[in-house]
Order: sequence, then C-alpha cells, then structure tokens
Amino acid sequence: MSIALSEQEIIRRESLQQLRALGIDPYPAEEFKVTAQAQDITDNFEAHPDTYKSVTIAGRIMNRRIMGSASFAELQDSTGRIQIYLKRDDICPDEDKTLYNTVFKKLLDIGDYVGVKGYVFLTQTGEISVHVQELTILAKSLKPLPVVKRDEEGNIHDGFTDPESRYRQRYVDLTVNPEFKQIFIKRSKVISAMRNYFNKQGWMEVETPILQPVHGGAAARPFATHHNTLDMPLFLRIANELYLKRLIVAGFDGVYEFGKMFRNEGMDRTHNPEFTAMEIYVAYKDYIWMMEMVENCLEEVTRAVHGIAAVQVGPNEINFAGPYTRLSMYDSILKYTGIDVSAMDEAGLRSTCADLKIEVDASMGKGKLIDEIFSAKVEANLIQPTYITDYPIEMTPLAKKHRTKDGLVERFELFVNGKEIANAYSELNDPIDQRERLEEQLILAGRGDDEAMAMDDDFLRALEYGMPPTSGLGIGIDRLVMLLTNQSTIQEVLFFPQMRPEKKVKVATADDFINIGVPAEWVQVLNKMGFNTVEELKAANPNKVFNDLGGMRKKLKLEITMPVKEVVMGWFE
RNA sequence: GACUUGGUAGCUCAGCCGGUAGAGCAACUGACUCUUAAUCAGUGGGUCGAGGGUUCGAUCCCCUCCCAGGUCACCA
Repeated sequence: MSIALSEQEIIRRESLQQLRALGIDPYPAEEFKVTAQAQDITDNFEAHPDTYKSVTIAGRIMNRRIMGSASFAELQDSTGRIQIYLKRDDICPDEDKTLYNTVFKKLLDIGDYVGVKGYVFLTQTGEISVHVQELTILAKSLKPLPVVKRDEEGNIHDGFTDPESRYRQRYVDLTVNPEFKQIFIKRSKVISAMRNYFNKQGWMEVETPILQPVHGGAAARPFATHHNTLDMPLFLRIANELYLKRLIVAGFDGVYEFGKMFRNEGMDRTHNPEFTAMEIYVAYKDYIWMMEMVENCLEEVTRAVHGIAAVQVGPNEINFAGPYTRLSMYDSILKYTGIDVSAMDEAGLRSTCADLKIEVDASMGKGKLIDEIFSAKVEANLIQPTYITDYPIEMTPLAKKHRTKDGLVERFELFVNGKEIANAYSELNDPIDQRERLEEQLILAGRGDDEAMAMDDDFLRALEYGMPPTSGLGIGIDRLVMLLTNQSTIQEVLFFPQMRPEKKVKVATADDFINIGVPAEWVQVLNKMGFNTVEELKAANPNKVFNDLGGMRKKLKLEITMPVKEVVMGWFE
C-alpha cells in the first residue's frame, strides 16, 4: 500500500478538478429523489410500460460503450443493473454540448455515482433501457474499480476473485460481485425469521453484558481487557448463558439474545474470533420439548429464506422439515463403529481410542474421550438434521442429570451436514449439584485442561434463590447461515472477517515534505518518483531531481507551477 | 502452531536455462447515433510482497520475514 497515486488515480483527481472548474459539484449535498430501481424496471416494464414513461434512477456507472454522439452505459443500483442510453442532443438540447462531450465522455468514470432521469424503452436488440434526458453527478469515484466482465452466457471473465482483497475491501467485492450480496441478504432473513418466530411465541429479546468479570457459560479462551475507572480486569464474553439464566431466575418465562461471542482461539474456515450466537431459555420446558421447537423454528427459517424447507448444500439436499432423527450419543457410536462404549471406564475408553487410532492426551477425562471418538467416527455421517442426545455428564457441567440414565445429562446437539449447528439442555437448576459440577471443572483445569469452565459465584447465588425447570438452546448463527447459503467458509458469511492488518509502506506525511520547503502540490509527484521519505529524497542527486521533476510534470501533464531551481536545491540543505 | 500453494500494471494472469518484464480488460488520444465481454487505430502505465545473500548481472537460485489461500492440529 503505497501512498503514491497510480496513473489512473491522478487522472481521476484531475477530472474532479475539471468538474469543479465547470461549476459542477462532484459531491452535491442535496437529496436526489429516486422514483425507480433497476430490478423493478426490468421486471415490470414489459407488463406495464405506461408506468415507466418518466423514471429517476441513481447508481454507479459500471460500464460504458461510447459511440460518438450516442452512448450506452450500465447503471448499477442496490437491486441490479440497467442499461441507460444517452444521446448528445437529448441531454444537451442547446448549442453547449459540454455535458455530453466533456462531462460524460471525458470526466466520468466507471464507479461514479450518477442520477438519471428519462423514459424506459426497448432497444433494437430488445434490452430494457432508460433513455436519458437529464444527467446528474452524485459522487465522483477516485479509485478505479476492478472491471468484471460477464458475457451472454453469464461467464465471468476478469473476476475480482482474490480472497484477501475481497475480504479486506468488502465494499469493492460487493460492488463488482453483487451476487455475493445474496448471502448477506439471506443472513439477514435467517435472523429476522428466527426473531419473528420467537416473538410470536411471546418470548422476549434481551441484551446481556459483553464485558464480563467472569467468562462463564462455555469452555474457551477469552479475550482479556481492562476497565480503567474500576481498575479491574474484564473479559469479552465467550457465552451469555449464565446471564440469560439469571433472567429466568428473575421471572421471565422466555428470553433470547442474538449476540457476538468472542473466543481467543484458532482461525480457520469455520472459526472467526468473534461470531454470532443465538441463545434462548424457556421456563418450565425440557430438552424433549426443545427438539420439537427447534424443528418448527428451523423449518420456518428455511422457508423464509428459500421458500421451501429444503436446501442444497454441496452434493446434499438437506430437508429441515421435522421430525429429525434422534440418536443417543452411545447409540451413534455403536452405529458407526460397532463399539459399545456405554459401560466403559476411562481406561477402557483410552484403549478404544488407541484401537481406533484416535490421538488423546493425559488431561482428557471420560467425557472428553467419548467426544473424541464421536468427533472422529460419527460426526461426518450426520448429513440430514440429526439430534444426538444424552451426553456423558463429564463434558456438560451446566446440564441437568438425565431423568433415567445414570451418568448422562439431558442434552442434545443438532448436527446437519456433518457439523454441529445447535446445542440444548434441560438446564441444571439444582444449585448444590451445579456447585459440585463446577468444582469438578476446577479439578479438570488443575489437570491442565485450559478450557475447563470457571466458577461463577454470583450465578450460583442466583440458582440458590431458585430457577424454574428450564430448557435452553444455543445456535451458531454463522454456521447456520453457511448451511442455508451453501458456503463452505465462515468468511463468506461475515461482512468483515478478521484479518491481520495490512502492511503499511513507510511513507512520510505530506507535511514532512512541506516542512523542508516542497510545495504541497509537488509532494505527490515526489512520491510518484519513488521518494517516500525525506531521507530518500535527500540521498538523491539534486540536479537529477530537478530535471526529473520537469519530466514528470510534462509526462503527467500537470498544470502546476514548476519550482525554480534554487527552491529545489533548498530541499537538500 | 505444522505442512503446502501463492503475492508481477487499477483487475485477471503469462514470464523458458539468471540477462531489470508481457497479454486481456481498465486508462489515455482519435473514429463511430441501438451497443451490450461494443468495435477500430494509436499511446502510456511496474519498488516483480519486504529485507539480506550468491552472481558481472536476480521477478527467476538460497536464507529470513510479512500477507493470504488450502490441508492438518487446536477449537465441549
């Protein structure tokens, strides 16, 4: 990233000055009243041509085909692209043809925002187009957009495809690859459909702290920060579960929150340091009830996004209409490995892992070992929505003990396309049991499990006042959106995925050059000549610099005053 | 964190055995009043990711580093 401008950027800045010289404000302040949009026109013009005898549209120029005194251009607004047709003598009815010959043909560029008033018509080749009668510049673009070409078959020719550039400059990505906007539109629909579903049931959306003194509710490494006034450490939440349960204690029957969670762990195509989770808690329910709720909710969400309950994900068509298959964790391992682990002790599980060539380490307890077997042998097989139920107690410190099965808890996870999408419990509301379970986590932490859950005394105090039987659910929204939009990386469903900072080339500020006597308008020229710092400039031959400045001035057709030689020599003192 | 692939013009990419770079699009100049990957003629545009090393000479070979992608590990 150099501060020196490219040839095309310099030319666009000159066009900007020329527009101003012509009395045209390249960034006008006043409202521009739009009366139509591209998609509306292309969808409805042929059925209702009379409605489009006068339209005003606005957007970016994305393509121009100039043929002397007539031109076609493509205007892109938030809904799509439409072709516009400009005739010199229509937009310049008087003698003065400046608006067409100079402004449109010379001073406008791909990427500029313009507003256009005219009438919709059909070209000889049958394309719905707007015949322009008035042209207004709304915003000049100073950086050239990548030009993505599409042919008649829809093949993309010079795609803007580099993932690094696409994620760092999402604004460019979505401008030149507008099809990716659909992912984010669907993401928005997923969240609003889910919110609508919950609201219809009478449950309440709430907000709980993101800055937490204790990072509870999940097992993960947190981001740590510090509050200056209170002079205390704080953590960005890794979960909001314990706060939502406090609200159930407080007497709300159903509370839910869509919120960002933060986990200070690895990044890959399914993990971003901050991600969106939805958690909901409903009083007087259990995890059996929750399974049915999730089936209804996800079916409704899928229909809201796709119109039907099924979605194509890679080679699989996934059907979100319930009921979903229910399989206990032990039965799922039995089904896919033929091994019954239900009665095994820790030693037995270790030797089973060894038989299955699953790597384990000494810090792993019984629950973790079973989870390892499950992850390695079962998960990938669960393509259609499947509930895995009844987890070992050791891996689930916040869930209620199973009503009939010793050593298990009332928990399910929903797996779709081989990935975990949701996690739910009959919530543990026995405060004494809860304290013991968290103490066991402390022991695991002592064994070296740095993800074991922390003790939260205030949460336990809340439980001691009494929490009604409650079922809780968490859904990873990013992963659900990945599924429903058929994307294989989380970056594609996040507007701004986390990236390392861009490297900055060491560049002096304009003021540094001005301070040694360089006129402001010449600083860019020096940058262009490769002098990014004052030191680099001073190391050069003064006479050569003076000559080269003249050369650059001529080459770039700069209409700025050449500094006299004595001034240039002064830079080197 | 490990392995691996890549980083060359505004964008997408070539670049042979080491001799300081090419194409298409975009840009610029000109022609053109129904084009649509517009066309035609011409012209410019590069710190070859950064820094070292080897060499008479490095985009190319070697080393270190930076950034990104992929795979794996980690991530109840």
